[in-house]
Amino acid sequence: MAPPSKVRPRTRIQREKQDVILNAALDVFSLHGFRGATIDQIAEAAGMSKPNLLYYFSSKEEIHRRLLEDMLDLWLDPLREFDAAGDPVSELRSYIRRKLEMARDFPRESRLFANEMLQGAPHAIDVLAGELKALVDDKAGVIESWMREGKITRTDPYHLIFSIWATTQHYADFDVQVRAVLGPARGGEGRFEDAARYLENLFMHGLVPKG
Amino acid sequence: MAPPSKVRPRTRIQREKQDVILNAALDVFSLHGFRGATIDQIAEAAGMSKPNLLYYFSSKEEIHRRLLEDMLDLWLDPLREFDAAGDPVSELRSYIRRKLEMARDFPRESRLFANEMLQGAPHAIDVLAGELKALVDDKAGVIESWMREGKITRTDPYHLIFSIWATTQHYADFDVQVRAVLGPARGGEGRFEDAARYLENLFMHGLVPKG
DNA sequence: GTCTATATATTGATAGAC
DNA sequence: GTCTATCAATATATAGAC
Repeated sequence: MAPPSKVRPRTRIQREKQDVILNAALDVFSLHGFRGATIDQIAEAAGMSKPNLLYYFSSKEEIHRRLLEDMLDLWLDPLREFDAAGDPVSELRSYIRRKLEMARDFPRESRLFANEMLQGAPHAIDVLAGELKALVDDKAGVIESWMREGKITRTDPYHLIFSIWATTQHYADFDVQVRAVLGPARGGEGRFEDAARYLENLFMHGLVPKG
Repeated sequence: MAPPSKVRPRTRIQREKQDVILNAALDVFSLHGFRGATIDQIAEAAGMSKPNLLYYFSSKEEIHRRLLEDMLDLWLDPLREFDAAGDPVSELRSYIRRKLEMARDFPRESRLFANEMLQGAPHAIDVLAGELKALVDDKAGVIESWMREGKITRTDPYHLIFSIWATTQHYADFDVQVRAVLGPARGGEGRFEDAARYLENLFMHGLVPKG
């Protein structure tokens, strides 16, 4: 049988094995970064031997590249859903909520992204300067048109978007710090609802016309 | 002469050499993380051989621990300066400005901290749950008393502080993304002034009573 | 498809000459 | 104090039996 490594999986079994590996790799890469992660760790987390893992993926870098691609696609979804035809305030509110839900439900993906950014985005710089910039330019234009129409208060749409990214992703990337500071009393699962309430309030105060 | 490694530097020369090493190490650690950094890279950046570097520091970990200690101390300074006796709005405004200046002037320290957080703060968890939590509890108490006195609008002081951290540090940690999205036109040095204007506006809108 | 054994390269750290 | 040479430990990836 032809080796599936470096090739698209053809059977259900092959696909499932690759998913197990990718899931284990996401655990390890998101916690230790690319260099800090070892194939041994990933293989153990995936419940298989190192050579067996390398039967499904030809190299450590291939696994990482695959994870990064999948993650970038997932990461841009909330911004893509941002609807120019919708109500400005509720669109922005929904965007903030979706981004915070992403931080809650996909913290590993968030950390993988953060790791890539901290290193200067060696693998993702093209996506940032290409697809992401185009998408943000588009949505920033939408926000600006809302401001011109007086539907929301004037502000900088780019830094507004940056601030939404920063505040929401903070709850995934700096989770240890958040929980350490909040302590056992407020650092439990409820912290995301508290954050949602706070952030909605923070951003809406500055956007809803007439205070 | 007694080996200075593992010991406090006694001469001016020794101190200067250690500073050169620490500066080079900060470059490398902040960009590649602990595991991703190599002593070879640090030695080359410091302009000396690997064994020579290890004459001044006994191990890679010792250098990293030293950098982390110095950084944590620097990082808490703006929060320590936060003055309970000052005017609430101008104190918060100053805090935001100082934190953003830190991101601008010490981006490597910010990234070193972010790297540590992403990995679950293996070396800093005690500081987070101890000194940092105590400091934040104290300042959150100050903010709460201002709210009780009606000097600023009611909100969650902890998530307010998290949001200030997140938004300001974003400009250091995600600098590649910020510049890629803003493009050459707005991604130059002026981006920090734009961010300062935006963030001041964002946080003040929700805090100044009567909108 | 999965395993053991291993080749090859990198890296943290030390030995010892000068 | 600084260097060259090198040890020992890891880690990526492959060979080849089953």
